[in-house]
Amino acid sequence: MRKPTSSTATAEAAAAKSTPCCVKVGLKRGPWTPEEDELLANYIKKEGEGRWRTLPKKAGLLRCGKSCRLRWMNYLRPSVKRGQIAPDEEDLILRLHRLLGWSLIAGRIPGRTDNEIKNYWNTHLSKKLISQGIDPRTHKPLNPQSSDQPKPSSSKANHLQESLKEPIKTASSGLEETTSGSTAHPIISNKENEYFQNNSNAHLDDQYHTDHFIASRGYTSLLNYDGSFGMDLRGNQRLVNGEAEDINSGTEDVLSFLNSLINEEAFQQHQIFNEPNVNSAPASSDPLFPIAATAFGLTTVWESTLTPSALDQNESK
DNA sequence: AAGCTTATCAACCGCCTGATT
DNA sequence: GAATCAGGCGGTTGATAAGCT
Repeated sequence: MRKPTSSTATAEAAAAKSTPCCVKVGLKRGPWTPEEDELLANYIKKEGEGRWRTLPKKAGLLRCGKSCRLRWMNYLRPSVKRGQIAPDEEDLILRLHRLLGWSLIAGRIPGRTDNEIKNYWNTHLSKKLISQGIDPRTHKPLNPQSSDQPKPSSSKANHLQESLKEPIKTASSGLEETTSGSTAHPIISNKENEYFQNNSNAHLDDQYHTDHFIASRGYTSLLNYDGSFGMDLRGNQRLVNGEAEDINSGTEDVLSFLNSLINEEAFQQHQIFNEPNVNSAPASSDPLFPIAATAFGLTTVWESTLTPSALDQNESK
């Protein structure tokens, strides 16, 4: 437990280290008051987000910029959605947890903040997984010997376990299922659509194209998996041995890759590669997610919230 | 009713990267 | 190229509400 600190003591300690922001003695800390919220919200309404360091002074707040940003991002932003996490959202969090950082997961669940996802994971989902005998960090059984044990009686618990164990379909079958007749994908290019449509098995035979497709769209670190999370928004790579491997070295198929998102052994066998000039893609234009989401069977969330048309609708609300 | 335990989540921290000067 | 700024991340804490004895 963190020992209780007074604001001045903390501020002095921080000042000694001379980190920018939050170093001024006399800045307020702790819970925000409605008055402070109003000051911040009004200022951002007028002046817009950004310039967090100078914002508190201009807005008349005795807070550091970081604190203002956090309050805005996690609480005051109009797009922030409050309330119960829906089953679809929970499902998505569970599946993306192995793959992405909190902010990227949050970016795929409209209205949810990284902090909220993180809290929900720590307080609900990790416990559920543990109660299911699944290691929340690795998504592997905590006790492999117990895998033959009868399944829990709760239907929700069953859903959870099945959700994690369910084999992943091929990307193409996922697309068919999702777009009700049309396999055209709304985000990936026509050429890519054509590739997936006309070569339903081609990508299974050609790891290079699969990897290259993913890499070219900023997914290097999906394949730099180190046992925890794949990457963060900045595209940080967490290489297992601190080294990237040749993009051409992969030999497995895409199905194996997608399955490996859930299956630890398969994932670890997957070749790591890297390519220059490949950076993280913005969450909103993430090309792999819809493929993965549909392959995972997460069509409801995808169709209702993340397609361009749904996003347009949400925007206009 | 009082005291204790547990759960929840807002807020903070240290650190990092990319952009700018 | 170095220094600084701005923004963002994951991990963690602590206040408090809710539940239990």
